[in-house]
Amino acid sequence: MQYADFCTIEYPDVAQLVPLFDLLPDVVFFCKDRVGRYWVVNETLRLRCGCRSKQELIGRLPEDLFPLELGASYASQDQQVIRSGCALNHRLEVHMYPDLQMGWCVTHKRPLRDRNGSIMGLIGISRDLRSPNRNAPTWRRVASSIDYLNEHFAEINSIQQLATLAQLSLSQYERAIQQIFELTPKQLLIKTRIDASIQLLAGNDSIAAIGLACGYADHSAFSRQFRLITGLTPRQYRQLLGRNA
DNA sequence: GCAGTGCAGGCGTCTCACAT
DNA sequence: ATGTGAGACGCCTGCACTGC
Repeated sequence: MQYADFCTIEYPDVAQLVPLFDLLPDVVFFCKDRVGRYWVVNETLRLRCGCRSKQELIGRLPEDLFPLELGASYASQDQQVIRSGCALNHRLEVHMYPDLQMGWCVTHKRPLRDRNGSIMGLIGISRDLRSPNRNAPTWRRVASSIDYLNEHFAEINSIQQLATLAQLSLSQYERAIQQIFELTPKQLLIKTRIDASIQLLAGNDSIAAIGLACGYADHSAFSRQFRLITGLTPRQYRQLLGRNA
């Protein structure tokens, strides 16, 4: 099949949405075919991949664009959506672009179907995490617990602990955190831990020691979490840093 | 020895509906 | 706006195993 043939699919004509997504600098928008090749991208993705035109991205696989194992990881996630036909929603991730610029985002991917219901690829968006909404009415009440979280992320055993600090019920606390960070409390804790581990991986500590320092029970728990969030194992990430130092 | 992965069980978290 | 409860889901843990 010629690639151009694939782009003539009548329904849904997602390409018409691109001009709208081009206006959102904090949103990456893309569609991929069954193989995982980009066939629609927005301006934000083009910029972050350092391409001069969108055409440079079209027809290419993640492996062609992103650093080594990272591209393979994105491709594997795509294939999971395409094969299972199940959407991937509200996935907290760290994205790394070809220049190794990193950013936290929340990703949603859905299988894309034609008129007959057959899966023809996937459609996805990744929205950058915004700064916490300090104007939210609940900010004052949770601020102290966030300070505590930032300093003691390795010692926190439950979200209830943070809710108690904020003098809120668990329900109130979960809603407040959602309102302020657009994340669940658990996602916020994971983000804090992974951020810290990313800093530590630039040093020479063992991966097991970093896992423990960031609040994980053992190296395997840390390794799994890290890979889930970043797409790389801690060692792969460290090697990537080393190659680009 | 270190690091990554697979698996199973248990438990915490999240979401939703509903009541107050 | 807040609290509560149920059910589903996903994460964590511990262990074993493998590869480097």
